[in-house]
Amino acid sequence: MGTLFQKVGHNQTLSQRVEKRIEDVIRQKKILPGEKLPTEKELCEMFAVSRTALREALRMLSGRGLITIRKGSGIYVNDYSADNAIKPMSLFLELNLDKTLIFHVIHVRQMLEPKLVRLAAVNRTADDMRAFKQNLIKFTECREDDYHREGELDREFHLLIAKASGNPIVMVMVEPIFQLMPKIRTLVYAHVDHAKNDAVDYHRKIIEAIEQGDENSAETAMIEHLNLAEEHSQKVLQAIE
Amino acid sequence: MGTLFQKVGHNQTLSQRVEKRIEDVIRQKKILPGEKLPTEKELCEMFAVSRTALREALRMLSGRGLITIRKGSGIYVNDYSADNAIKPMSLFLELNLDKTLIFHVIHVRQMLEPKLVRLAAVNRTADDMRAFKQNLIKFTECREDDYHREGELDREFHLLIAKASGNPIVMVMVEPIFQLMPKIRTLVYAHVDHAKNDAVDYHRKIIEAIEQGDENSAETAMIEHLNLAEEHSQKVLQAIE
DNA sequence: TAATTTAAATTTATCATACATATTACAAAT
DNA sequence: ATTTGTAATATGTATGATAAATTTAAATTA
Repeated sequence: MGTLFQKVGHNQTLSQRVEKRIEDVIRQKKILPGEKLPTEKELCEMFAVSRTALREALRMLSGRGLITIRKGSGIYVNDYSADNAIKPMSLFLELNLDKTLIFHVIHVRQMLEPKLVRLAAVNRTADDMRAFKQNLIKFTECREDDYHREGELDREFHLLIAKASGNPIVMVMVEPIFQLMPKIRTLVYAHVDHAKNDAVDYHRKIIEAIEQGDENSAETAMIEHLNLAEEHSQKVLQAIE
Repeated sequence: MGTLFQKVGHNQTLSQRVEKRIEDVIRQKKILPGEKLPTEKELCEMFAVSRTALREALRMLSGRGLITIRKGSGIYVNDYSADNAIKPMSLFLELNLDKTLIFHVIHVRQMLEPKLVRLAAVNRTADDMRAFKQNLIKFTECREDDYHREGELDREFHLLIAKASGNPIVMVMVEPIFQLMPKIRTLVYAHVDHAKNDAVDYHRKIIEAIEQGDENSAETAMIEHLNLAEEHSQKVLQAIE
């Protein structure tokens, strides 16, 4: 064909172009979180589009978490929270989760968590310690066959470590990974005996080491904990095949 | 007020409830990527809502990347790509980027990248090596004062390492972090001399070590590279205050 | 005067209808 | 068999109307 005749006109819809314009204003912080956008009527006049097109643009932005629309009140710029970043990442992992991905998940955790417990052992606060202990009690008392709750508590434990490490970025990055744990755990427990008791013991060891500020012991216990998790996953894989 | 009388009815809008219903169908994989949803008309009848409400629900879903709406054709379920997860995470970091966050970014990189180069040194393919070398050439030849392009090439280099490591999850997780690099770099170069030359040297060392499969040298060079980056950030911080 | 209630104005939510435009399917012509 | 024209289908946009939540300000009450 060559490039003699190139495409004419726009391929984006009107509402998409409006979306982009408003998004740019927000990204450039010309309107700050908490502040109001002009009303629908005003925005329609400014962009010279119908309410239909404008509202669809607003819906796209609210679907992505950039704005909140309050009936009778107005359109507000959101404080773009960590949740807006965590949820799509979780969804991505969830929709693509398969046998292969389970191993990649563990490998990522093996990269990060040993470092994280070291940081946690140094930076943990009194609040962190209380949360750890409460989590351990709940985990111990949890019914052996309540896989889902165990997965939740396991997830909480590892998330608490990320939180105690004091690095906010890591927290946001690992949360989607930890959210897979209940699903993975359901798989593992169906094929591995005593998995829970092992986990409880390691959690206790790690918590004690963190409380004493013993980085090395904490790291060692975490490494063993994750190696065991890797072994368990291998058993699942063998059982399935 | 107490909790004697709680709110009655739904606080979600109609379009939000429709969105949720369609989202559930997609999450449960009752309709697979590439497949068509019923037409607007049919969906309106199924949910018993107007086109307005339905379309706003569809817009929210398309804004989040779950569906694509093609004029004259229909509504299609998307393959939920890594991009849908990466973009919100990038936006989150971008909107919250400040002096404190710059250090957290470097600390996360110090946790991950030494491990990643080790993996890259083992798993890298011939294609990876070609990409590394091409990147190094471009980086070397890049004009000293073209901060933005340097930032882009630096970002590409570190992303190539993540890719060469062979772990798809890490790739998705680190990309939002690396996307901050051009912005951070602009800050650093304004306050630190010779920053680029240092970077080029380390990149070369790392590439050579990866090519030779020398995990230890690669790791060492990466650690030094990142420590230097940390120092540079400290200088920026001091200069600003 | 201060607090509360009431009423009016504002703003978003939803619906219904109409027309525009892109795509698809199929018949007709070459 | 390929291309062209035409009708049917599906989404995009506009307009007008009504409903419901919120805000604002006036009116009332203590």
